[in-house]
Amino acid sequence: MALDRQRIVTEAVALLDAEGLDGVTTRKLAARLGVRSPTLYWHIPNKAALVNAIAEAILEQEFPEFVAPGPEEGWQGWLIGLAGRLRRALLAHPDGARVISAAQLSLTMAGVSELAMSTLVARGVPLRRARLVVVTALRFTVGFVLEEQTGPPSAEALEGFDMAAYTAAYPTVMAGVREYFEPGRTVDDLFRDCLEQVVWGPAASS
Amino acid sequence: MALDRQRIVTEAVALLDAEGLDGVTTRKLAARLGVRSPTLYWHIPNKAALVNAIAEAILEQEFPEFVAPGPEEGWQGWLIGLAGRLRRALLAHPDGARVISAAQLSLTMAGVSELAMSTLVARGVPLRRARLVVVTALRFTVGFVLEEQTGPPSAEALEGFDMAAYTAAYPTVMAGVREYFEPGRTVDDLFRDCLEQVVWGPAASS
DNA sequence: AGAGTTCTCTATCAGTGATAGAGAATCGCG
DNA sequence: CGCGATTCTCTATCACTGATAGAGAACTCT
Repeated sequence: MALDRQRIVTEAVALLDAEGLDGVTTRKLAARLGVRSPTLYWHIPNKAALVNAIAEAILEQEFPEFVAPGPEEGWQGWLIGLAGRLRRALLAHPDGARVISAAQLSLTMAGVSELAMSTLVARGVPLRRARLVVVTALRFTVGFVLEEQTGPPSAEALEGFDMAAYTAAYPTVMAGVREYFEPGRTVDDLFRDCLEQVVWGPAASS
Repeated sequence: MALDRQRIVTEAVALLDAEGLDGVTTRKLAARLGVRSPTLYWHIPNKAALVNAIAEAILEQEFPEFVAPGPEEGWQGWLIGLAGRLRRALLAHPDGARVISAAQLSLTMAGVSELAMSTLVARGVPLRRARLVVVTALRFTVGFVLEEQTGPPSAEALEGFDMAAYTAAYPTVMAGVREYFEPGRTVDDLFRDCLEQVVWGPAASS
């Protein structure tokens, strides 16, 4: 099969899935493609461009096209769903949020922002506020998944870490963490609740 | 001067300031300390631990101690100020947000969360909602600064990038961006407005 | 068939985090 | 003081990374 940019990016995403972002090296990627690593540089200027392309591929997978909300759907719920899809796109691959952060400037991301803002404006939200709520929702989502995806601290990082003292020093935080593991409560709920806070405001504490 | 962990971390922060996160290598750091790179490994287990320590140092610089709000200060404004201080801590060093993201588990960060949540609870906010609003505010802040700190796209990344077409395709986004550069409006204002959205809700659109 | 273009190769570079193990410096104690 | 033990720093080296130069295949078009 001919080697072109498309195939390189597809295989890079597969490599990302298999080994995480740190495992995406030009040599491993080339090996998967049955080629030597310098060959890649004919098709791609440098690794940063590759990461950009991976980011774009990840986003396009979840946002093949942009859909505005249905007629009777409120913009608030629709926007929460949009952020949820962004989160799903990032969670679909290891280090997804890191990849998106490392990429500087994504057309798909800009497209999502544009869709969200223009939709809100079309629903009568003032431009200024539309921008605030969209920026808040999207950047919060990236920040949220970024932390969500940095796995639990490695065993060696916990060397000499006193869990009991930690619980004593940060009781409120720990009480919150404990809620994560309550049956029937998931991180998904936490994410949605936070976003409701953003789009509905404190009134949402139903 | 004796080489100890403290001095290593201090110099690492200085190196971060001078060259950014990618410039923080064990060899450059050792050179600054008048020592050879393997020596560092006697004091520090690996580079991840070094980055963790840098993150902690950055945060402690802005949060030497935790102060609860004054008696007549509302918790909303106080929390916005707290997030603002977090943002200032991250902006105070190049790649500050990346450093904090790369660090997994920060005691200071946990301390900030604890202070914020317990303060809100003390002000009568239900625990569940206190957690939501604090998590939202803090993760949003990291996400915000992360994007804020990834500088403008490099010249080569813009190779073959059609700015006019971009403006045409994403008019609402661009209108928002343009607001950044209006005289008298700064990114600080955008940040604060977003956070007001989070803690006050839509009613804050004053 | 032959020239020109497109693509892939070998060889190599400078730089990275990390380890093994030799050796200096310092400390505690008789 | 002297000397063993500990604490710290060194040289040498490893496996690996992104990247480039430049030779050489392969393919296309006339």
